[in-house]
Amino acid sequence: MRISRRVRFESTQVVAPHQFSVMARLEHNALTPHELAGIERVSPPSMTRTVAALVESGLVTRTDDPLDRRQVFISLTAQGLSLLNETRRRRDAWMATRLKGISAEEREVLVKATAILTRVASE
Amino acid sequence: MRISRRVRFESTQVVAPHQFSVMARLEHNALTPHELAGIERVSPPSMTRTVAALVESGLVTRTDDPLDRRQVFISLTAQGLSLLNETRRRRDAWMATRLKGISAEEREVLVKATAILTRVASE
DNA sequence: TCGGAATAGTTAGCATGGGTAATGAGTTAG
DNA sequence: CTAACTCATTACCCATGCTAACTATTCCGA
Repeated sequence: MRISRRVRFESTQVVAPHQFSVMARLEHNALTPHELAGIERVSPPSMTRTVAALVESGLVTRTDDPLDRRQVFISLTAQGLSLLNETRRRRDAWMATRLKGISAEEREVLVKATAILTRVASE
Repeated sequence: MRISRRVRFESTQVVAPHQFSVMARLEHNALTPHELAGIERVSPPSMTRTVAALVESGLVTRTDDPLDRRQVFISLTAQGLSLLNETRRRRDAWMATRLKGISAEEREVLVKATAILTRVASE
């Protein structure tokens, strides 16, 4: 909890934490709000709001699905993509500073832990 | 981010996530809002609000410091202590379910990773 | 000793990001 | 064709983060 709060509030100052996470999902393919809500494990109204904020900022765009007019595709704009990369750069720099003084073996432990938690989280 | 959100919003339904964290700090000794803000790495006004919510719920109490009248001691009430234990019980049960099907070696990796991140976070 | 600096806490105002309930529009299945 | 389901949204509430500005108290140095 403590570590997650620090990452959320200290490292990603370019765009809000959850907005960044959603943008990363959209990097390679457009997704519907419904799909995004499922992937991010939040309720549909929450995702509606997050998407609305991103549209407002010009970071993503909405496109109607011609085949199913209930849904919408959300995709990254060029500005969104560059902000995504900029944010990653800053976050990585922050994280690199944090991880200074960590040994290669310790780094390896963190990599393994990430894989385990990712698997557990997907269940 | 994804994992932290699940722990925050799925596992600790008895009391709000950060409130739980603050209550845990108060288990063995009373602390001032200033100390709590430092430990939890939030601003003093944020801690004021969190403490106010806990007081409102009857989970902690405020006691004036007779030696320095600027500050206040916050301590757990009996109700707060039992809620703390109840919340822990639920969170642990949730976590145990999540970690089903994890091997002893994998568990060991997670323990080591926790120690590393705790050390890094304290810097 | 007295006056300014520092410290503790709060209030006010703002933003993000979580939730449920209810609604409307569109699709699908019987 | 209608009823049930699905997707997205709106409306409203709560928890938590922030800065700026304020009050009360304590401390420190001329």
